[in-house]
Amino acid sequence: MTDPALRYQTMFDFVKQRGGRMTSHRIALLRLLAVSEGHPNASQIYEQLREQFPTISIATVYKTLALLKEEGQVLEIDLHNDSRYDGNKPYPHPHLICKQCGLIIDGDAVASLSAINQDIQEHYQFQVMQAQMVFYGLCRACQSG
Amino acid sequence: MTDPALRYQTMFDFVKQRGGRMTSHRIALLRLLAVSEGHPNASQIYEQLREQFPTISIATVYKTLALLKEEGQVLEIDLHNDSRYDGNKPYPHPHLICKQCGLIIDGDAVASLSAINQDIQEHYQFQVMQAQMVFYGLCRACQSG
DNA sequence: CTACTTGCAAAGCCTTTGCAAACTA
DNA sequence: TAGTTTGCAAAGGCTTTGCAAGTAG
Repeated sequence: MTDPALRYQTMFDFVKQRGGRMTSHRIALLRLLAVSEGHPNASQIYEQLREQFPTISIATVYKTLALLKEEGQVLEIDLHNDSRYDGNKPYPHPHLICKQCGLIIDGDAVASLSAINQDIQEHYQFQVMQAQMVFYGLCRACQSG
Repeated sequence: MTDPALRYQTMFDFVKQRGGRMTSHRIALLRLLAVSEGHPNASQIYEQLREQFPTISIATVYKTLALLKEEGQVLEIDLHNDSRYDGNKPYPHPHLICKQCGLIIDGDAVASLSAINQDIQEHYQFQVMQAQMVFYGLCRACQSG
């Protein structure tokens, strides 16, 4: 996994380079994303920030997430009627979602990923730029039950 | 690709087996899905059916799609703020989406798919039940431009 | 005849937008 | 000070729901 301090600094730099300004709310949001190993949605981020900044608005959360997405510093995962955000690992990687307990596992140790990209290139002459892979099933713990 | 007549019959049977009734609107929707090689969203299906049935409501489209989804006879593809439906190939398969022209290619010829499932099983002891793989990039035609 | 399906309109969610006030650099 | 960001509230888009009327079997 990535070093939170480094991730924070990287995101910070991207915002500054683009002429963006650092407000206290933004700093907190960047920190939260850098540290989080989960996959929160906008509403969860909002609730968490609200503990420290009771006046923050969810529009601010969306606007900042959009900014980071544009810079490629946050990965958006499109689930059914629910967008999750990964600021810790902004590069494309599979996600394994347990249908029973809802756990989301980062599947970045899947080895055959590059094989897929190559398959697609060869079979379809399609040039892959981004990918979104979501696998639904049962996590290890839930298989026993 | 699948035989439209067979697909229609299969969907028909699933609806009947579950105690569902066949209305003229439903028949038309099933036919449309069985024949379509594209990946329409609910609104597009609605517009198409409306040519033949001007009084049909989009709620009916959603309700019928939900029914078919439950029976595993339609695959829903979650894009950002847009759900597409594949009634022709209801089994999980990758989709290649061109960022330039919007073309959606069925990537069911990708060979390394089973390798991924096995990787996931071995690395994470995660039992895959469904998958949703979307690759964004440039189709063959758009790479030239 | 009974149970399922329909259309309508309203409501629900999540997300985006417009704008004046507040704030960063 | 200039230009960006904020919060609010309203609007948007897609999807779901409740219910009385209509229809398949």
